This record gives sequence, structure tokens and C-alpha cells, in this order.
Amino acid sequence: MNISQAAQESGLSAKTIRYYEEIQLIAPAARGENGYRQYDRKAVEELRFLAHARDVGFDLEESRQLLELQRDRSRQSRHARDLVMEKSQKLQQRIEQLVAMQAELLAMASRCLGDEGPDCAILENLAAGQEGGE
Amino acid sequence: MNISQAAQESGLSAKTIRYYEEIQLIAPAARGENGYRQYDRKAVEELRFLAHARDVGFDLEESRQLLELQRDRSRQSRHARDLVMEKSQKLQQRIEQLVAMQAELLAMASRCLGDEGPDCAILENLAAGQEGGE
DNA sequence: CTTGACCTTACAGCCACTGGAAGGTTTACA
DNA sequence: TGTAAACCTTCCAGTGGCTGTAAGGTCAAG
Repeated sequence: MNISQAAQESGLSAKTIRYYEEIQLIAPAARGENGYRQYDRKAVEELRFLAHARDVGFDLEESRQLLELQRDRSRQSRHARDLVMEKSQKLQQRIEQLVAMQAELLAMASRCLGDEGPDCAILENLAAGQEGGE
Repeated sequence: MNISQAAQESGLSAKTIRYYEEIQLIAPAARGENGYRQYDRKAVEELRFLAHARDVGFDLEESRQLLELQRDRSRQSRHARDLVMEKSQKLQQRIEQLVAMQAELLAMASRCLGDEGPDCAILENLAAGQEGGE
């Protein structure tokens, strides 16, 4: 299977697959006689694993660790669980941050007429010297 | 006022202030005899405005637009409101995405024993070929 | 035999900074 | 007066996770 097929089946782009190979996140793909990269079912499974790990919020380093666990037959599921719980907490914090930002945006908008005039609670608010947010 | 004082009062780092000047987000600062950048109250206000805009989620281009509105005496508050509402919607989508990711993480973790054994619902889950998420 | 769709490498660019090097200036203190 | 620390300056490189583009090789269809 060539790279664009592997891309389609894994949900990654061909570019991204080459990039993952370059940074040694995955093993170098086998090559056909023409020099094209060749992917088998197992390789595509790893790509899909990575795509999914990225989807739920892991960065490449964490995805690498998860993939190593996946490959390791003598792994301890505790390690995977730890990674997930840590990520979950980070995500929780990020969500709370965004919710706060969102609340402030809506609060500002609610006090702005949004008409043809120059008076604007939003701009006043941004100009005001309050801390907080992101 | 020197740059580090301006940084402290605005909530930006000195590095960031220089960067904002470089990309022409703010006007070049006045310079003292020694070549040091000098900031007055008005300059600090603009910096604080930018810091706050970034805090609530605007990117630099949007912050630039907001700052231009702030400077423009003949502005229409509608423009500011539009920017805020658009950002709010984007933020809303992002929050929903993160919440979904978070839910999937917790769902995976709940089915993983997290012990010394290799069996792990998390890894099985990531390996399974489901779409969705981010 | 050409066209177009694929593949290859290599390098630049994106965002919004941050870090560090190498040097000039100012301030505090012994 | 000397000097050390704390400022300031510019310039360049690096971050993450790709994406875009250029310049070229390969392959299948008509």
C-alpha cells in the first residue's frame, strides 16, 4: 500500500506520515523498487493509533509513549492509565480556562449596544486594567 | 518608564513588547538618550489592552483590529461586537471539542484496571479504528 | 506519447512567542 | 573608585506540529 492509501486508512495526511517517520515516531517504512514507501496492515494500525492519540489531546511525545506501551508486551496498564489521567486533568484545566474566557466575552458583548455609535463596553473593558483570563 | 516597568504594568513580558513593536502591532517606542525604549501612560494602556485581548482568546490579528477600533474615534461599536461574538462561537466549538476529548479519556480510563498487568482498555481503544474527536 | 495522478526530497513558512549570545548602560554598594 | 548586578540593546535560533511549494522521478489510462 502506498502512502496516500495509508493516509486515507489512518486518518493522517501523507505529509504527516512522512513527518512522523522523520522524527522517528514510527519506524522507517519499507520501500518498493521505485523507492515508494510501502505500508502493511500493521503499519497502518500504528498510524491509526497515533491519529487517535492525537485526537484525544495527547501531544507527540505522549503519543510516542503510548505507542511504546502498545508495542510492549510486558507493559503495565498502570502506565497508560497514568498518562490518561494526567492528560485528563490538563484538559480539565484548559476547559475551565476557555469557559472563563467565553464567559468574559459574553459578559462584554451583553453590555455593548453593537450599533453605529462609538460607545462600546467591550473596548472599555479591554482597556480597563484587570488581570485574569488565559 | 523603561521596558521592564512597562512589562510589569501591562502584564506582558519585555520580550513580547519588543516583538509587538517588531511586527508593528504597536508604534515604535520613543527612545531615551541611551537608546532605551521609553513608555508613557498611554503606551502602557495600549499594551494592557493587547494583553487583555489575548487573555480572552483573540489572536494577534484580531487584537490588532480591536486596538484599531479602540484608537478610532469614529468607530462603530457593532464592529467590536461582531469580533467578540465570532470569537465566542469559535471558543464554544473548541470547548465542545475539548469536552468530548475529555469524556473519551475518562471513558477509556474507567475501563482500564491500571494495575501491573498488560491488559489495557485504553490501548485497545486507541488501537481500534474509530474516527472522531479533535 | 502525453497527460495527470501519484511519489520522492528539501526547504520555507505558520503562530506567538522564548531563549540565548554578545555587548552597552545604569545603579547599588564596599 | 572599582565592581558586580541588574538593566537595556540587537540578532539569531528554536519551539510544535505540521503545511505549502518547488523540482523532479514514476506509473496508469487513453
